Amino acid sequence: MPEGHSVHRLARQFQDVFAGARLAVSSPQGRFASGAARLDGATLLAARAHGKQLFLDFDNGLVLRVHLGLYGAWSFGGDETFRGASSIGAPRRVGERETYDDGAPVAYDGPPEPVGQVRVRLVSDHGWADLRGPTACEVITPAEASAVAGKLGPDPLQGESSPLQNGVDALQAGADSLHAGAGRAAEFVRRLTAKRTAVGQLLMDQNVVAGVGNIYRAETLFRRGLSPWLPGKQVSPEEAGLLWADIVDVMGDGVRDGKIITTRPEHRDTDPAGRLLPVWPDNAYYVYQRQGMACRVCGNPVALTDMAARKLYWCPTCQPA
DNA sequence: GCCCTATGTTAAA
DNA sequence: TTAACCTAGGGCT
Repeated sequence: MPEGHSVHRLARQFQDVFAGARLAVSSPQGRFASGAARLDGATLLAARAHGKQLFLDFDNGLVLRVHLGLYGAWSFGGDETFRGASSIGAPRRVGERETYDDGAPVAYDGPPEPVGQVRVRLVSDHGWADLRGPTACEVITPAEASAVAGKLGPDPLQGESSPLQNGVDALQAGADSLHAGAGRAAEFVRRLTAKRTAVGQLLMDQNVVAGVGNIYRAETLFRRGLSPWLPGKQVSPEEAGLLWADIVDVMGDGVRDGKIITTRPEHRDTDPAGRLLPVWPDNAYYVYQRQGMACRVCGNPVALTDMAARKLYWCPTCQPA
C-alpha cells in the first residue's frame, strides 16, 4: 500500500483541486451507494491525513474516511486546474512511482465512463476523482474522525498536510498541539520503548507511529543499523529519538518526491566506468526487495524472512542482533 | 484463463 | 496465528 507519504500527498491534492467545490458523489460500482448519497451535492471544506488515514471534510457536517489498504488507489482527471494531479495509491508493478500528467492540456468534457470497480467517484465542475479497492470507505461524523485519528500514534508527516494548513477543526487542532514538534518525538519514544515487542513489529504498529509501512520499516531500521528483533524496551531513548528523526527525514522526502528513496548517493550503484546510474527505481532502496543481493554497505547478502506475516528485509551484518 | 503478488487491516480461532 | 477481504497486473499455461 501507499505508505503515509502517499496519503499526505493525496490530502494535498484533494485540497488543491477540490477544496471549496461542490461535488457530485456517486458509487459507480454500487457498493458505496448509500454513503455516496449522504455526501452528494455537499461542498468539500478540507482534506487531511493522519498516517494512512484520509479524511475529507464536507460542509454538511459529514466526513468521508478512506483507508487504501493494500490495493486501494485514487485516480484524477480534469481541466487545466487538474494539471499535475496524479494517480496515487497501490502501484501496479514494483518500483512504479506515482505518475504525473505533464502532457499538453486537453479539453475537459466531463468524467470518462468508469473503468473497473470504482467504489466512489467525486465530480466537480473542473474534474473528477475515482477510488478503487479501498479497505475502508465510510461516512462518519467529525467526532468519529477525531476518535480514529486520536487512537493512532504520532504522525511523522504532521504539518505536511495538517488541518492547521487545511482548515479548522478544533478537536483535531487540540490533538495536534499535544503531538506537536518535540512532543511527537517524545510520544514516539515513549510508545516504542514501552514494550518488549520487536522493534521491527513496533514500527509497523500504527498505534506506535502512524504512516510507516513495510518499506519505511525495513529501510529506516537499516539506516539506523538496528536489528529488527531488538525489543522495544532495549532501544535507548537516544536511539529511538534518532530513529524518529530519520523517519521524519525520509518520509518528508517521500512526500516531496512522490516515491520512496532512502539510499544516500555514496551507496548507489554505478556503471563499470564509475558513472552514477539512475536513482529510480533500482538505486532507491538499501534492503527492501533486495534479498540475496549484495548489501550496498557491507557487500554481504541481504536477507528475507517473515515477521508477523509480513516480509521483512534486512542485512544481518549491518543490523546485528 | 489461472495463479501469484503487493507499500494493509481486522476479526475469528 | 490464520483467514478473509479488496483490486489489478504480470507471468505462466
